[in-house]
Amino acid sequence: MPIITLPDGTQKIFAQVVSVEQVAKSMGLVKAALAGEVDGELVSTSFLIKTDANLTIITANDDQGLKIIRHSTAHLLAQATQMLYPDAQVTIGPVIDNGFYYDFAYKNSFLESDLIKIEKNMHKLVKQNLKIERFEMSRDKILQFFKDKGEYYKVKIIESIPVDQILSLYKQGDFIDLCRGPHVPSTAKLKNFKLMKLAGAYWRGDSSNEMLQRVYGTAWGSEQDLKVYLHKLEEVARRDHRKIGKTQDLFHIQEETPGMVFWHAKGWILYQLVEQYMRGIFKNNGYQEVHTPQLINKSLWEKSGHWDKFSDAMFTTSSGDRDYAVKPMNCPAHIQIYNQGLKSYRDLPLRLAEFGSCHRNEPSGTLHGIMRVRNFVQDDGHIFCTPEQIQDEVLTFIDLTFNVYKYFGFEKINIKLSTRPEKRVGSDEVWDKSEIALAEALNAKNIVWELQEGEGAFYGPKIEFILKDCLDRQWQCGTLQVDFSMPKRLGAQFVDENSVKQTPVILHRAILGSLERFLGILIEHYEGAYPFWLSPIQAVIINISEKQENFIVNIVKKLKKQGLRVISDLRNEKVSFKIREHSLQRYPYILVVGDREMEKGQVSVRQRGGKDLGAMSVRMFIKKVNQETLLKNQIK
RNA sequence: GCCGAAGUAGCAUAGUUGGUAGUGCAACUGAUUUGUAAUCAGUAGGUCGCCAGUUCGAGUCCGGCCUUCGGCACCA
Repeated sequence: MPIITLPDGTQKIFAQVVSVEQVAKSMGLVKAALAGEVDGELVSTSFLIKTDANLTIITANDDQGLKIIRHSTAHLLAQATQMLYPDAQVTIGPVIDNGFYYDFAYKNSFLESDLIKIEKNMHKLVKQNLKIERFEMSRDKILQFFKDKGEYYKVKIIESIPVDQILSLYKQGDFIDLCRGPHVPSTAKLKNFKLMKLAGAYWRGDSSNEMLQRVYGTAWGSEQDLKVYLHKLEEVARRDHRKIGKTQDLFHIQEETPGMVFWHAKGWILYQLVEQYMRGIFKNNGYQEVHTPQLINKSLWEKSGHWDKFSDAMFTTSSGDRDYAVKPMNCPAHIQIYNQGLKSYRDLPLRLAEFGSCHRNEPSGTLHGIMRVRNFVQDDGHIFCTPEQIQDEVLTFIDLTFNVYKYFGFEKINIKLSTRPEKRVGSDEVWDKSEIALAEALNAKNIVWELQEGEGAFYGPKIEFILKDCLDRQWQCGTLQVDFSMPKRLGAQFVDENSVKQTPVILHRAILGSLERFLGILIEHYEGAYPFWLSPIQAVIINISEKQENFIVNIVKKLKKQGLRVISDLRNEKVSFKIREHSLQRYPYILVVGDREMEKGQVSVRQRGGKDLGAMSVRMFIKKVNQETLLKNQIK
């Protein structure tokens, strides 16, 4: 006589063993039920409840329900694919953000046209309303079953599962797959999906393994949700910084310079505004800006340990019998500055900063617009300090970083703490100390953070600041890394209170990270419609007819004198034509001048988005935009 | 680097089974002097990513390379 307790506390008493499906039926939920959660464990609707239990019926409205839909859709994809291509072996098909994928081992390459066929077949299977049934077999039998079918990847997967774990299988039609489940009760529950793209992916995520073929798909609980998602993808495409970079004439990259940016005049204004702002941040926060050479003899990189680990990714050149590397980072150079002259404990913390241009020969497949490039500039800084000063420096840096992000319009920030990787330098004791220092600083700030075990740099743990843009896409920008080893390797020292030479700790830190990437993020975040203070062009003044030309030339002079970035458009075109063109460029203001305005010494102000602010004197306009800028600066 | 796709005028694109490259916007010239998201007419602009090959003939077919795009792996 199982008594079933539902989430709202109501209880249902059944005379005998009952399935989740039957309980759902008794609640009128049988159509919506995708799975159940019995005493905290997810199960299929066919699961039999034998004793008293807490039960939640999982539907498409739950997060878990959505995940189950996606997981089951991955199975449906595998089934549909194997029907069409019996030689394709199935491997894994997990749920990911917004959807799922399935990896196949198949001798031929799938084509876009295959994707269409597979998707059609999936819809056919949905119509057939195939029951999805769970069953168990002994490990040996399952192994034999997959061996007989020639599913060698499944065999490998089974062999890697601990022996004490019960293995379950799921069957839909003729298709049987090894799976923990749970799954939806029938293929008819899967309707709102779309196969998205084909890609290669290494077996078990290891580049030394063979490459499988991955099919990505998206799946949702309702047709509406699917539509919303596809619409969001379109929005992402509209925001693409590569596209906006072209239409707004900001930058370009060409065949002769893969991964290296040609900044055009307007883009360079944007870039400079960001750099100058960060220069001010350095100045006001105890950093000294320095500048170091591009080419540094290979021997220094050997000493620092970078040559060993990253020589493949370094650009090199030689002259006479000297071998140089183009610097891939600034820190060894900053240590050289530190090492000039004997340092006292009184000099610490010493903070050096540089907008250093670095080159890294990133693998060709990684390049992406200006987001991932081979030549980049970081708002890079190195803090030389004592172990006791770490905590304070970290706390200050965290505050500073959040303020800077806020200034640029980012409020949602994820924090990750990456700890010691397998390949590393330094003793465990030192790693313990630095990991704890970072964790304690984060906790002291009441910051919610995520642990990334084994993801730290080879010389120390790091905090990563990940920005969430207006579409909730994530971008790693800021970083703070504790380094106990490089100072030692490169001979950095200071004299302590007892006249004993000690090795300082270095904190590697960046707020924006690569300026190139940050600019890309800004462009996409604002969709090219930058806030007033950041707009390469803040206003364009247009005339109605030739008569106002001189008047406008004078206004432009006046506004430029005030430090505003304005242009005029005196072409012999209709007003509506010019308005359209400049609206598409997303300038903050369009100022229209005709006879009416000229008579009164005014400009008609049209705000971005089409709002008409009416006519006002030039002085009024200046006052208005200055107020906007002032407001912005108060946030700093 | 690996898997797959793509590269045609400044930009966006068409180009069926191989037969000497179209269209729209932009540019230029002229007319028009215009009141808040496209005025009209005309002109010019292309070694179809690069290099080889098959062919009487290649944007189209074969091979190599470069770059870009989507993933994977990588990211000091």
